[in-house]
Amino acid sequence: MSTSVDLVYEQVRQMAANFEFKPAERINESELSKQLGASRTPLREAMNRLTAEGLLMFEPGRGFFCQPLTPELVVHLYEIREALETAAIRAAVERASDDDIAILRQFLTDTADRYADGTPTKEIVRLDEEFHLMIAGLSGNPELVNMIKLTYERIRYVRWIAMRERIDITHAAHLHIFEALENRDSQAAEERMRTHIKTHNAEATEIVGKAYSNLYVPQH
Amino acid sequence: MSTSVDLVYEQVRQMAANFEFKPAERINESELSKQLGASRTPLREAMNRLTAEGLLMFEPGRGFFCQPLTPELVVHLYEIREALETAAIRAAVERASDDDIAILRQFLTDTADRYADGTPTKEIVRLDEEFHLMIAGLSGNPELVNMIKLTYERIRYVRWIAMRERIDITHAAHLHIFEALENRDSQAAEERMRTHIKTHNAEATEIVGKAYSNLYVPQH
DNA sequence: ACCCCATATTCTGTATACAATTCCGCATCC
DNA sequence: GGATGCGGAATTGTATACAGAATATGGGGT
Repeated sequence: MSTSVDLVYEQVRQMAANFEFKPAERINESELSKQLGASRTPLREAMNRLTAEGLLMFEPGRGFFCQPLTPELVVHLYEIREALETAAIRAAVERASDDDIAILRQFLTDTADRYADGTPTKEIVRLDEEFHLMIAGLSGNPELVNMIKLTYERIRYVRWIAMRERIDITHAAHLHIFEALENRDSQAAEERMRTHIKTHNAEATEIVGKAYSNLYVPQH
Repeated sequence: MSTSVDLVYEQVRQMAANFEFKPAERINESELSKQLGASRTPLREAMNRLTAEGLLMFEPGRGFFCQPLTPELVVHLYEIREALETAAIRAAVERASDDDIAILRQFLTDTADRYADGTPTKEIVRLDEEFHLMIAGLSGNPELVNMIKLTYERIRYVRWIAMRERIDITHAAHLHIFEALENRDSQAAEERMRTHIKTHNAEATEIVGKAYSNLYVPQH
């Protein structure tokens, strides 16, 4: 039941996923531990986990740093998403039961309105992730689900930015993907998923690229 | 900086990857830390990292456990390998320079004999991993390379077992894959890689399933 | 024999202390 | 002016102590 490390872990994870640290910022352990109301020992344990998950960096003797999101990293993580999620949906087409598919359809109809009624973007991103993770779950491969989750953590912030301009068409894209799954059309499902992710990749990369060029405008 | 954590980390990683812990065994921190000549603090930091990487399990209040390799887990990890490595070789076909390809060919010719001259299996597995990671590297996606590496860590022991009966045909399979890459034939490269990994998946799973209890006898 | 509960023991979870290292400002030198 | 070296302060790395939870132990009741 003891949980100080888990609490700290969740808090720091949130902070990292929501980019409350400045990119490449060095994280002061004493300060952060005070802020979180724990000592350095559990904090360091949590940060070690997060480093292994790719949310932080670590340099021996210098400490922990925020892992900056560069345009290259975004491209790379979206490529990984594409690989993992196309594999997942292929497996899902093979392995999902009709009941599973019915549940997924229910989820889509239940949440359809949310994409148009001014629900906060943060919540939309959550629904979006949930849909993708439900499909991943139908692959029957929990390790795969876990890897996809970890990848999401690392790009959640940029997805949040990108989603603000995409909310309207996201649900349609999901429905399109779902229908291929429902028809047990493996090739279509994979291809639609790939296209979906590639589209978001392009947008997210553009956004991060813009943010970067804004940061580095030379001053005269 | 001497970094006891990194030393301990590497040692425990080796122990986990080589299955020197019994499956699902609870790991006694004090004992292991004495054995490794460090205190519990760096040991726990290392084990937290390894837990995030999937080599160990953690239960709050109960400590760290060896993550057992079940047949299901092997299937799942090979599916992930398949997804990641087919994506990697597709990217490699697009992005590798002619020089990169020449280096890869050199590697294959340099190491060809090793697969037939009684080189220890452990070394063959290393060469096998190196070939696959070179291709992954040509994808230009270091995050992808890293995920593939982590997946290898988790199945290295079973690959070692499986490889003992496969050494002769492995090099031929690699050459076959390489030639598709050399010809810039994306579809053939992907399909050959997929078949290669699927074959190993089937074998590895069979081995783990058959000899589940015998798998964990200490090796020499 | 078996189960249950109280107690003892072991082990984990966290705080803290201190050593080792890096960082930073400042003076010095070229 | 820029590079270099040298304290001193700040920060990380690791050991250790101790509280509390989990587990093992043992005895008494059924």
